Amino acid sequence: MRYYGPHQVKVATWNVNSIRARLNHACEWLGRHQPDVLCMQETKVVDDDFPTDEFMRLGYGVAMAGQLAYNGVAILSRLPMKDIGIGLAGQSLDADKRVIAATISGIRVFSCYVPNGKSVASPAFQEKLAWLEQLRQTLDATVDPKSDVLVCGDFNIATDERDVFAPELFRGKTHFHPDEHRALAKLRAFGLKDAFRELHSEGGLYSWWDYRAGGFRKNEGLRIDYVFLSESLSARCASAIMDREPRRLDKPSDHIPVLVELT
DNA sequence: ATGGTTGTAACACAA
Repeated sequence: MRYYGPHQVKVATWNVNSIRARLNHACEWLGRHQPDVLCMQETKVVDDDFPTDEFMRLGYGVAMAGQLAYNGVAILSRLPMKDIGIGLAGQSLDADKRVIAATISGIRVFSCYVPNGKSVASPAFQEKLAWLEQLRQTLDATVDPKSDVLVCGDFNIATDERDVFAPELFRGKTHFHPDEHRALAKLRAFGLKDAFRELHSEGGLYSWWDYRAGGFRKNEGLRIDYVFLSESLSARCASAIMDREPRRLDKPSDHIPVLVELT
């Protein structure tokens, strides 16, 4: 005999730029889209002050790894989470809180906040490249590329010209530099597909717009937030959207959610 | 406009 259980899963990622400042936006968005899982980045809060109760009232379990003022990642899930882990392979406990992982419905889910990199000449740029290399090593050490793996978050890298409002302006700079493209390609060579790109080939669709200079109004943005899927999951991906609605609200995050449906 | 805005936290820094 055979048994096939229900395993449709909706997974989203959103850099909320402070979960306390964005609590209402996040709760409204969860109610509207009913994702099973929401990965968040830049929660900007220590674990004791995370608004855990508000999400639990909505039926979500909460796994978080935060720090004072900066960074911070979390996974909300209304399906059970197990084997929660934080940080990258070989990282010390006091490293920036930029990655948290959990296994949900047999899927190993990583919520990632890749370092911004500041400017190409800055040491932070090399640290960004090294961080991506360590993320690849973490995947190699902890998961099988033939299994169900979902790596999502704010990668602070636009993949190609379609993902940058002014490629000629950004080329060679942070977020659109060949070294970043090589680092991201090495990560993806683990066996990860860009869920949104698999289903949408047009340019000009962005996940982030600068708060300054009317970036959103002019659609001067970047696509830097991704859901990457291993082969087995990519085959199950029925939809992938980037929801611009939350960016229109009062006091929005500068990023919008990316949402995938796995059937 | 080597500017512009936002969040946190402390009177700057990161994005």
